[in-house]
Amino acid sequence: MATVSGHITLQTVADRVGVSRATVSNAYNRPDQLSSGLRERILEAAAELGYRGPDAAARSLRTGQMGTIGLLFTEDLRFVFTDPDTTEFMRGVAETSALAKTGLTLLPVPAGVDPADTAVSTVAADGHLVFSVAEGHPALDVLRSRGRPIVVVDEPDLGVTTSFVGIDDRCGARLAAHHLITLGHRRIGVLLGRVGIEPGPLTGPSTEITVRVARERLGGYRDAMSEAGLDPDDLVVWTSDGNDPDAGRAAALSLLEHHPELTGLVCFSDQLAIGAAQAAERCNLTVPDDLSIVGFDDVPRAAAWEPPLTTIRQPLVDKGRVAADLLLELIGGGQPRRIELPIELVIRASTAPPRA
Amino acid sequence: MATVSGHITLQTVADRVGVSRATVSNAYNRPDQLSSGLRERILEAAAELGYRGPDAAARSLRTGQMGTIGLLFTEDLRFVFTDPDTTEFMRGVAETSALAKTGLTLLPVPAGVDPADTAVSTVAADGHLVFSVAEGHPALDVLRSRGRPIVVVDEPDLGVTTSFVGIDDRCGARLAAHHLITLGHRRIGVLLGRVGIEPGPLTGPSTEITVRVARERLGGYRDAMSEAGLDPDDLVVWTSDGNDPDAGRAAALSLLEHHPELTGLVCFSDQLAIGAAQAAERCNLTVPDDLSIVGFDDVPRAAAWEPPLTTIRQPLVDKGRVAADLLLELIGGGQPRRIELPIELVIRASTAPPRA
DNA sequence: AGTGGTTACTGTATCGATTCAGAACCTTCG
DNA sequence: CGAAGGTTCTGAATCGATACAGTAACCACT
Repeated sequence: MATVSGHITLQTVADRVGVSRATVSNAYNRPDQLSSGLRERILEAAAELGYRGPDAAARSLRTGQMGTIGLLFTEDLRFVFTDPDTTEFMRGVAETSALAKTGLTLLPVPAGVDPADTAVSTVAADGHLVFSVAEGHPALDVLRSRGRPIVVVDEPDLGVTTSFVGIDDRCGARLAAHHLITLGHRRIGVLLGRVGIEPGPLTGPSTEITVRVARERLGGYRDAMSEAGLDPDDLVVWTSDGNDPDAGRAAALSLLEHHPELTGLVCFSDQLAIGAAQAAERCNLTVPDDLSIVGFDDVPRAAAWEPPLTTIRQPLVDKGRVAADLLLELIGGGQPRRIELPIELVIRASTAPPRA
Repeated sequence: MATVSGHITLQTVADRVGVSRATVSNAYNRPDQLSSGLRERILEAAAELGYRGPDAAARSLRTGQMGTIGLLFTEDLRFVFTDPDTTEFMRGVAETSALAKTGLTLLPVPAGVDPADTAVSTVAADGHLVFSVAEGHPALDVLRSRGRPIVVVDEPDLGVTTSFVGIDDRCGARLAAHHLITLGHRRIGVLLGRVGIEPGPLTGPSTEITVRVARERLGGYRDAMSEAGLDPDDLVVWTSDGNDPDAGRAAALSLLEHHPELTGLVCFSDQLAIGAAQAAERCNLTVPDDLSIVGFDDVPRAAAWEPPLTTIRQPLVDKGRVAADLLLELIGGGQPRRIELPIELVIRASTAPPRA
């Protein structure tokens, strides 16, 4: 009544070998707890019986460990695997999680879908990574209610109960604008990504922007103007409908059409900068002679672009690694912490002094 | 002795409200099994007590459902999130799995790492997707030993116990080569991806290739030659070190240098074709006048490339959707099946008759 | 009043493993 | 020879929820 059919469990194997269930468990999880001879006999019997190893769910229940970390995305799925910023980040996360022998569960919450109807609310994970989710997104509440450790990347600010990894976005933006100003540019445009409001010219106050990173960066661009004794309100701010080059090109086209006087453009990302470069070409503007462009991120494509993009480098792969490390730390019982990664202005060929 | 500290479980809530544990469970999982008044009272009490909802591990143990599907990758992590073929496929998988409310767990097995030291051997999943894994990879044995449903994408052939989705690679390749031959090309090169052997000219017999898809496609290219009354051995076959444009460019450079007589090139993927186009430019060859290039896949970039790439379209997103559907079917107790997706020759501007 | 049919809830067996305090046995040493 | 110390293995409690058969109450209808 044990070597019977159906499900083969630890007990089945134990009965077959004539040892206790605990010993079989040890054979799998603590080889040092039994003689190697017995261990071999057990493993052999298990193989004969077709035992598939300890059941994952039962183990999780008993140990309280799922062996998996969740990754919350609210962007359209299309971007998760398309956006180079995201994929770079993912690489870092995947590397670390592979090293730690944990699985990595994707938790996409498409726009307009109730997070409660999503894997977010049910999936088993030891902790979660929140990647660049806009403030106040409903999935955040669902996630927090699950009571597991959380690490936030970039945004939103979830307070001291969660760990955080990001960069000094304001400083990065300031560096970018400062670079243009130093080159002599005075008529500067700003191309932001999706910020939670209508794409096009930004008319209202910047506090309307629900994306913290965008708010910070805009603040940084303005800081640079003020510091140079210029009026921050002279910045022409346009927002795009996404973070891909196509959206960037569309927004930049509209921007350049309305403001042909601009000689410099700071962009929210390299993706948008590439789109802007395409738009410039379409307008018969040469980069950098007619228009200087600064990106953000320093994705691989930035260096490969023609002309190579001046940009603000942020360590995206490291961001992923650090985020995963922070989460593993929390899962292990550590305290939440905040980490700010270094950034750097990388000067390439897409910027030059304005034409005299 | 129930409303006590520590862990709050179904029982805690049940005691507080004065109902049985089963009723609380129903409040969460079968709202139709109790009056809405009671249900509300239960949910309220749960909120008060800070109950986080049914424990995922316990539920999994009881129901036997993990609510998650695993995705096995053996490619370098770098490619998982970078290669457009892969990301397109992932989009399809993610869409379907989101619809089915299942999580999606990535199981990367980096080269040189013992799969047994990986999440593959422990993670809880209802079934697994195997994406383009080379035949005989050790992770496959680990995965099979777990005894859960498996769906194989593209390769390897794991027999009738698993479902399979792929395309007729041989036919696709034949179409590509046939197109060039019809245009009048006679000196044709083949640029394969990583095939398990040294990059560079392929000298040995094609049976040395451990990647089934590459073997099939090479067979298809040769078929087209034979059918046209040409000698398949006239094909100049080169292999590259990866599936990115850079690897393609390097391989194509070497190929064109050794074989300047070529007028047409069929490539294993659009990624490689793009690399080959760059190589052609470097060699001062105009595409398609000096060199016709055919890709494979029809990723978005193929149409956007200058000149737009002639290629063999395969429905990558659908592949992901179908793979996930097949897996859900197996998990639901269905029988394994094989599905072959349609392919199509897409003629664009990268091919033309050879210069007279 | 009796019958049959719903609705609303309860009791309990069960999922499959891990863990830890000890039992049993074997060495070793004073 | 007996105590101390090490190994090797066992027994039983436990993790938290679900599912199913069953009870109780209530309603409607002849």
